[in-house]
Amino acid sequence: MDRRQKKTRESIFNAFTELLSQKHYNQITVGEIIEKADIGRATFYTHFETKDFLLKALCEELFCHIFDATEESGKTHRHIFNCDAPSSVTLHLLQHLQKNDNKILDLLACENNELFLWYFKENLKDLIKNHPHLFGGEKPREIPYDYWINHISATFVETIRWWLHNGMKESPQTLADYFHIAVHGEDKSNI
Amino acid sequence: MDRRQKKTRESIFNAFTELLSQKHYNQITVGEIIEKADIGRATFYTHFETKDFLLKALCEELFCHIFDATEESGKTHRHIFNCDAPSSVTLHLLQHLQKNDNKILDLLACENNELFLWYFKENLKDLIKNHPHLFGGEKPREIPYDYWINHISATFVETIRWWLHNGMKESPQTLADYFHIAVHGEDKSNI
DNA sequence: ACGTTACCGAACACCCTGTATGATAATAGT
DNA sequence: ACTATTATCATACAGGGTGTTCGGTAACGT
Repeated sequence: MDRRQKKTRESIFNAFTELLSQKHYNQITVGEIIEKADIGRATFYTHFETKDFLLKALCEELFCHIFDATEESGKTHRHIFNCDAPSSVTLHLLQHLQKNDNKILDLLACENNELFLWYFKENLKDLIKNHPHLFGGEKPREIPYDYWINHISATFVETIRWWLHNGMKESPQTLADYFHIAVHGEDKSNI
Repeated sequence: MDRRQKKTRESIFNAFTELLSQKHYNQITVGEIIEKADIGRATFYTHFETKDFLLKALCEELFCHIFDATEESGKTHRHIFNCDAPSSVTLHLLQHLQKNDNKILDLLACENNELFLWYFKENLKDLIKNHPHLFGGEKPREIPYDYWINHISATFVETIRWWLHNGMKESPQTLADYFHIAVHGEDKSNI
């Protein structure tokens, strides 16, 4: 790929991400993006059809890349975010979120977090489906599989949302504990 | 209040609700609203500062009104949605959703459901805080109160979301069971 | 019946979008 | 090193949405 293309694409993403941390998606104009990215108007539109496509591309580049990495490697959960600490997947994810790897935290915490949390949840669902044991829980007999998957991933996303909203005071370990208690009930210290 | 005001306000809400069921919020223009509502442009702006304020007003008029009703009456949970069937609050809510009382279902099922589900969740939180016994659960010792409240209301909203997404095949009773199992664990038939 | 108030419709300035143009400069291939 | 290709730029443009202003008209409450 042409060096120029990479550079402009990068600068568009950077400008967009920075603007997202400042104001709501709806209030960001293409004019602002190209000004901050310091590129020509026509150039923007050769890269992205509309602002919506830019958002979609950003989400895909971030989340898909991250979660795909977990599938590629053999020792699956040990390689999320290219890390190999020996602990649970949920703890892993939370630890890397706290470190703000890939600047994901910036997006999850911004005013538009609904969009990113949605993407996060969708990727999470796939991860759970492919590796149910990683989340250490067993589905109750009486409820459907889809409902259970949705419940687990939603609970995890809500845990993150609660964490962000409360200033991220708690440690990743504490959060992971909360999550497990919420999903699997009290006193499951054997997880 | 002036009859005319009520009428135009009503027709704006109706036009807006109808449009929301057809297309995404972002793609709805003020021009479309005033055309469908059959009112003058200036009139719209005397009622609502912007489209966003219209959305906010719609949400408040719907959800706040509904949930407030549960607080006003003495026999609290028996009067949600002005109904008095003798069963749990969650079952109640689901039953009335299925009946599409107050056309809430139209909004929860539309493309913009994030917004409405958010409002729904916020009102749900207050309801749970004020009447924790209505949801029949007890907070595990190790997790914070706020986290627990958020978890319950989020799980309920996710249950509704899952229901909508799957065509609402299940009965309200079944849904209520799923919800209770998800929140309180398996085999809690005593609820 | 009277003063008030809401509505109308038309026009307006402003901003944003998405596209088109020709010129310029960086790139990739030979 | 030369050339064809390709990405970028600045500018301009049409189309459409926003929010406001205005004087005139009709409905309202008392």
